[in-house]
Amino acid sequence: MKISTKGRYALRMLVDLAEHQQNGFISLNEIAKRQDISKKYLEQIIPIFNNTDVLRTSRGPQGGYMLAKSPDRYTVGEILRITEGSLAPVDCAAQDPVECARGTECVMLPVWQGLNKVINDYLDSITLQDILDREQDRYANDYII
Amino acid sequence: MKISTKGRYALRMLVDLAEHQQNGFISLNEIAKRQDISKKYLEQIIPIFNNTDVLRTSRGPQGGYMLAKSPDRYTVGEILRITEGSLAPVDCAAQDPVECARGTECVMLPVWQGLNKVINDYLDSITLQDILDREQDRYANDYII
DNA sequence: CAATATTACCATGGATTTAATAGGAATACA
DNA sequence: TGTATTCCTATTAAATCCATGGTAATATTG
Repeated sequence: MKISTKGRYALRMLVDLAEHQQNGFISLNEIAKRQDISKKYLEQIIPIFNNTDVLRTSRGPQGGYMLAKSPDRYTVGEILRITEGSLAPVDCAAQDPVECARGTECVMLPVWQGLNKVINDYLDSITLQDILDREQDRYANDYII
Repeated sequence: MKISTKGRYALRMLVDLAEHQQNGFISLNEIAKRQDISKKYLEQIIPIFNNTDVLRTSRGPQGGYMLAKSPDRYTVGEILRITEGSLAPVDCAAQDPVECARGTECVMLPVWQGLNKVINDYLDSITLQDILDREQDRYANDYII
């Protein structure tokens, strides 16, 4: 019942891009160093976002990545559903359910459907902007103290 | 972000035992057939419950397993935490957190802690008895129609 | 305009975990 | 003593995570 490194690294990468929005294209090298994540592994995570209107890309010197939309238009749930494939805790409770032999008779199915709902509802309630704001709040509090 | 087969099979096994409480010890053969789960794999799942006051065991002919408590005294969350090790979606949000280099500075930590809470709260709100009751309700409705 | 350096992109492989399958030893009842 | 059962220990097959090495595109510089 773990979020994979793919999803966690992808989120940290997108938050990093959001924090440095004003700097234009950001290279993977920069992100990998700042976040202490293998650059080579990040390279494998990025293609997952192809054709999803998440990232903009530029190759060559001064190239890199930037967010395609403003941070308040990404939810954590949306990002994780892309990287993880689905957030459903079991395949039979997914949006596009994989039915098992027991079908709708399964005593556990309602439990899993309920779990799927609380997970997705929670993660869809948080945007990248919320994460930036919370960070900013903490920083402000530290400053006051 | 999946519940492993260990947890899913364990739950179905315990629900099966709850459904047949009145029959005394139930053999793995019976459960495996009824639930269409590999008996050999179930044998490996059971020892996870050693020293947890979940099951009672009897070897030899007429042996098998039975619940150690009444079904309303097991929550789904409790069972899954035993089989899965922890339900925390990331290790840093677990009860006994594995700290990472970023420690409490991590911008994602509050998100994961919140997710951990909604998952555990939901799963702790459901007991084995609830699952039996819901099954009974559905059966009753079918009968009326 | 050509060379070069910088960047994204692509394919493969190894280590570790998960999900089973398999064989047999220990135990207890009849 | 025989047999039904739990218990224990490999072995295998697939997926996941991450590292390595090489290729292609492009902005800058001379």
